Amino acid sequence: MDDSHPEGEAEQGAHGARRAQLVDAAVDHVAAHGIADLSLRRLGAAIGVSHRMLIHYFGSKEQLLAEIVRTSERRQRDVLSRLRLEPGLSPADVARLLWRQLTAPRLAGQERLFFEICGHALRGRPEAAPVLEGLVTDWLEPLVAAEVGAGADPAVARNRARLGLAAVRGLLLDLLATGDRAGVDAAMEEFLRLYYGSE
Amino acid sequence: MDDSHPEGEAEQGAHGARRAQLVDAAVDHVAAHGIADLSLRRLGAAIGVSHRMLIHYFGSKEQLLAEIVRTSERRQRDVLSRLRLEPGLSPADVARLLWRQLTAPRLAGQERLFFEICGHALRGRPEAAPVLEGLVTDWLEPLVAAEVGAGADPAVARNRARLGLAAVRGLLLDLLATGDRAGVDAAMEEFLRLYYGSE
DNA sequence: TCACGACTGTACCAATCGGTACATGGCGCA
DNA sequence: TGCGCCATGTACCGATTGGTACAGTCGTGA
Repeated sequence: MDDSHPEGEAEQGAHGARRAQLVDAAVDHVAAHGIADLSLRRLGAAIGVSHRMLIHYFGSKEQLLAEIVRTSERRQRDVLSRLRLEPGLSPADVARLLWRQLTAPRLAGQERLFFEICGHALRGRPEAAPVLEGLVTDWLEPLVAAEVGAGADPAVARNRARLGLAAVRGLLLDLLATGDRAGVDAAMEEFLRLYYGSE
Repeated sequence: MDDSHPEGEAEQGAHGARRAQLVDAAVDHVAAHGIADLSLRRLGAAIGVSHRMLIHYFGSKEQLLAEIVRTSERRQRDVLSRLRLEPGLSPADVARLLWRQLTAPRLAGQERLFFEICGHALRGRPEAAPVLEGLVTDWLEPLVAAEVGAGADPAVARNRARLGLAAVRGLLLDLLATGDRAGVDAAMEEFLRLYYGSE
């Protein structure tokens, strides 16, 4: 036996730092090349370590995958939290801003990874399954809060938020599949008109 | 060398029949167990043939996968074509009918497979890539036709159709992830109200 | 009856996989 | 200096993979 790591949850010292650096590189690689046929050897070769080291730092492939999924989820959420909300913006403007952030070409790999992980999670793959929990609810809360804050009925607000989330994801899948940015943007504008009134 | 098959595209005789039967069983199995970690041996054991036979009838795993994807696509489209459209139905009623068909529990495996295949296709997997071509356009045509037939401006109809398709897919993903049928149905009703007017 | 072609199973191959054992090298500390 | 700990690499293991070679079975037509 080898590789004993008595550390608990708390990341600490050089070990945790190297671990974080590896998982970051791993997410980059996975966002670019997919997670389906990932092998420890190829990943290691791509990010400059031996597959032995990946086992060393993460225990097993499955734990590494779980870490990758978690980090990818966190990155996705960061897109929302990095929104600069200047005062005086209408809800439609905020939505437009978020949409432009989500569809930035730089994030295409990450969004593809999102749908890929969804596919695995829907099959019950244990490393991706936790995603299902927050896939909807985690995003619903801020959206519902925004709607209610604007004076909407809470019950209706929940339905509207759920619909908005679904439309964004559906159009995002459309964009990734077709690459027709103009067409998808036009559909999004149509949605905003229906959603926020015919401004 | 073995297994020479001079037949062209046309399926014929017992060979084509057995082939079709095998691919049908394969799609059933894949809809139930996923396509990601499919192996010829396990698939063969599940549907009662040796993996040798699968290679014999399909040439390679990739060609079998391509056939599975094609058949799954065809089944998906059949859902739409089997819609019984009685006269006197409002567009919203037709949409509701289609939604209820798509979300029938019996089709859950097939819908999960749809998202799984999307994930693979977005990564450029050759057996799934052709899906991307028709993922949007194939569904847009009938929807646009319906909208225009109802007297809408063609340009606007295209945007509306694209939006409707996206909303359906986003809510379908929501339903598969959360299983919250009541919540998703309510969001769909909200969408129909926005889409077809506040009837 | 015999030969031939289609169908199918068994045994096998090289490649690749995740994971492990062991050796090596560098660092801090006594 | 020498001891021990951590990090890293190399070599290996058993399992599984897609694919192939070969042999056997069966029906059919001459």
